Amino acid sequence: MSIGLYILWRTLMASKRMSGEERREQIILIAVELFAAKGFAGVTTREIAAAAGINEATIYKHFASKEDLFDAVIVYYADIVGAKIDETFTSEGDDYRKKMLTTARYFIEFISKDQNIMRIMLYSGLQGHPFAEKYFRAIGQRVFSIIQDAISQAQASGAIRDDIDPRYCSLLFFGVVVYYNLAKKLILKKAFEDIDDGKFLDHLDKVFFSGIQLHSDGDKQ
Amino acid sequence: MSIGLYILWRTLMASKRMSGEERREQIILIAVELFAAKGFAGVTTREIAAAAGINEATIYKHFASKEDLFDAVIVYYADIVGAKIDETFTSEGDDYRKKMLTTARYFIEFISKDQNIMRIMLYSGLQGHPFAEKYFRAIGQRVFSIIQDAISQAQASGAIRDDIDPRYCSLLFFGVVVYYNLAKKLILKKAFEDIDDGKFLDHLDKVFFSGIQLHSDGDKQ
DNA sequence: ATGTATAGTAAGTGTTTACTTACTTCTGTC
DNA sequence: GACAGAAGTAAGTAAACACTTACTATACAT
Repeated sequence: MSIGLYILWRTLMASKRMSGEERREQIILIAVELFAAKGFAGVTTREIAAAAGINEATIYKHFASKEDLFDAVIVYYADIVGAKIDETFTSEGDDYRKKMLTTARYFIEFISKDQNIMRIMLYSGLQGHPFAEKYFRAIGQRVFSIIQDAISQAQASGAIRDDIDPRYCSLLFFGVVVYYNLAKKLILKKAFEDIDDGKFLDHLDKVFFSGIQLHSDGDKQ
Repeated sequence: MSIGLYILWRTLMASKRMSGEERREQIILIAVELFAAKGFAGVTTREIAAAAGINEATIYKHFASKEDLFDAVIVYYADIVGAKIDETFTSEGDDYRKKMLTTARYFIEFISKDQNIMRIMLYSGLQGHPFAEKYFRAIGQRVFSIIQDAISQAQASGAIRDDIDPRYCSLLFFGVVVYYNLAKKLILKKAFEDIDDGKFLDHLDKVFFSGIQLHSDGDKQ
């Protein structure tokens, strides 16, 4: 984990005096881990200070309050993750099916590497944090729009049936990927321990594009 | 909300002395609401006592600690919800497609009525609560097995292709329903405000059973 | 009516909380 | 090399925390 190493390095460097910006960033990186693990109310400022190897008062030199630190964590993290998604998730191939599946696979790999983003999203979402929804919605839409665009284009070219709404369709496709990550990587780990990422993606591919029925008899109800 | 009314009634009754069991139950019902809203660390015992209209010490007459109350909340609630699912979700029709969609619709209606179950599940799941995973996994599997059985039977009768695993398939079908509830009803309310339950179920039906492609060319990659 | 078991509470306990004050150290700059 | 401004801290503060103690009120059985 590069973030882990970075924190280690910063913590070792902590004996030497940092610039204001450096220290601010270090505190945020430490706080991310703790808030992600225990939620806002579950973490104390003393705990954060100890983890960063600094005095508690130093936190208050850089942040007005615990709330303010939490806000800073959300903004900083959302920005970094958003940028990372942009650089990672761009697959320029023009096969819509491959593009969608690649995005799903990237997302699963992404969450496997760093679960903090999802944990912080959930904690702050459940708390009803004022700008958590705004920020994390922006991240979500960034990914969802990749799927949605692929569907729209395939629909225009006649590869995908036109009686479906790309918005609802992207929800179906990517929603289950989000659920999968949530359930397997952070909530129901044991229940999912014999569920395989590859096999999951395989089934997603088959079912989503071709359906489960043997005789595609078309419409609903 | 029948639970809400029940709590109101119990709160009005609180002036009169309750039996041990009654008081225990009332405290649990009040605590569910608060823990669901703010998580374990976000709620104080004083707050629970005030909401129940009793002295803080009374809580400790009925529960050994705050942790013990939280445990009781999980057990009590999981049992009630489990029973409710059993009585509501049993549709005896033999059309697998209708059965699955009905289960999905029931679940959406169920979460619309009472979001506490999902909030408590998430909070305690994120915290890594020792028996939260056990209890809520039991609830989840109760629902998932309905879907899984329907798929297995339809597969045996030849209605559904046999190159898919019912377990992964139920995950795909119901996973997105769980995600939908999570996103729309408790986390990303604003982003989902123009998303319609009926239209979602409609798309779930179409896509899941028939796939999105115009020409079902069978297999993957 | 009275005894007994239990429901219930007022007023605490020590500890931990977020946050502050008054002070010391460091470092870049002229 | 001294000085100004910023980084950093030891030692607090009042309030809030989970939990207790020592007591009273109530219901029910006899």
